[in-house]
Amino acid sequence: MPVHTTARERAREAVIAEIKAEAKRQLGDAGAAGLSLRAVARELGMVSSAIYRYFPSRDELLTTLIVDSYLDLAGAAERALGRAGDDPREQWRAACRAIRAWARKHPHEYALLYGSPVPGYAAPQDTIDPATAVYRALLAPVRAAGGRSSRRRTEPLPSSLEADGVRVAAELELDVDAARMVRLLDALTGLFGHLSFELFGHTHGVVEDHEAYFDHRVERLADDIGL
Amino acid sequence: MPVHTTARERAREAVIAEIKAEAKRQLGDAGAAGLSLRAVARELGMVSSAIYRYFPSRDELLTTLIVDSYLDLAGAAERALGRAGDDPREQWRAACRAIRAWARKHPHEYALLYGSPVPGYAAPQDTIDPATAVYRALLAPVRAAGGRSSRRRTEPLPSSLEADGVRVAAELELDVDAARMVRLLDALTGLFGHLSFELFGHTHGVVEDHEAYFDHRVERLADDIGL
DNA sequence: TGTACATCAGTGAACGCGCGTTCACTGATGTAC
DNA sequence: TGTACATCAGTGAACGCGCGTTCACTGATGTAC
Repeated sequence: MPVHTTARERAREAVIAEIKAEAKRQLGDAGAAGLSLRAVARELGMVSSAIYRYFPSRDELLTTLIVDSYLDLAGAAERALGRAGDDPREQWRAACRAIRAWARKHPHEYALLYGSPVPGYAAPQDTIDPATAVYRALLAPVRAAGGRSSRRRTEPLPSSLEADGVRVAAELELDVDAARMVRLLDALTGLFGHLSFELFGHTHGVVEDHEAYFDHRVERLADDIGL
Repeated sequence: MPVHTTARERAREAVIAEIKAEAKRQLGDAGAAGLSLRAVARELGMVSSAIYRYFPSRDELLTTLIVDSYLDLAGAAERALGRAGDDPREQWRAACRAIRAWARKHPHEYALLYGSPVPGYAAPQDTIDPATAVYRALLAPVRAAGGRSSRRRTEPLPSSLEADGVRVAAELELDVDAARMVRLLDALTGLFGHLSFELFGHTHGVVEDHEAYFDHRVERLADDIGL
């Protein structure tokens, strides 16, 4: 049982990386539903069956791409947070802008994560933690703000929603009450809704200056979540 | 040039309706990207080439489905408005709930309209008006509210965003200033972002009572747009 | 250090299936006289 | 009312292409003695 890295292992890692990179590139050609192992192999100069040495099936490759993309996105947000200093609101801005920058740079991966579900593909449990990592990064400024964040009047919630809010806050280790947690969720769906509209072309011909609109929205969302 | 409806014409309309219905049904099998004329024909007991008597290409069929679905959705919202009485806030609730009900009843059509763009398919101009009809219906309560709607303090906007807001308000024939128009757009992306998260499974395991959360969100959005 | 053996990446053919679109055709429906 | 002709829905074969996955195989790399 060797602990060192053999040439074969390094070659294997390199090929896996090539397959993932080419597959991501091809997401733009036919979308996630049309992702083709044969096309990936062809482009890499391999025979199609060779892919099976690296991924047992097309669905496994898709899962890997999804997990990879979530982690990449979460990483981009985290790095932005790290550069943003101590002000929670400034951190929020930085995380939001990093997410938009990533989405615009990788629109097909964004669609893979936040667009239509792939028909016939059921995302396995393994994708949940990476997906949550993105939310954790986005909400880190709230954790950083702690007691400093402004406490607004708290509207009463229906009991089922109150329960949901309490549970989610606990899962994300956020010291907020249910009403505030629900507002945080609102901000997340608002942010991704905004980005999806921009990236999927629904604001085409409606908004000209997408950047200005996004920045404005980020401020409004910061207000909403009391940063 | 006959003005009456011949049996042949009626049969033609019926077959077109069958093709559309079957195609919508099949959106769930393989998604919009995988929509197959052959599969539709097969299911209808026709030979695949027969479809070409009705639609000149797969893309034309897709466009028809998109236009149809937008109009169906806008119609659902409009009917809900008609039943909702005079109170603008009540109208807003009714329109939002009608949109959610439609989306949950037709998740694959929802994904077609608001999910990932179909690779290789460019939506033609014909889809713009039907898409706008949905926004018009949703914002009708704002038009109905007119001067009665609460005027909040108006934050200053960057000039490019100000211009966008003014133009969109004019296009939608809404008597609101740019800042308010931007808030209305925020509400739209918030609403559809919320629905996309629910329908695409991102709140799975996060929110239990989706209906309670949606209703709560609709009230918050109504507050945001001053209804 | 050298050799036998195990591991594993990659090959190439095959299975059984799918697709959009074109084209010459048959036969029924509709129109004009 | 009857007949000739035009229109058009639907057929069936074909073109040229794609796909995921399996399997027996070759040959290079790595391991254990």
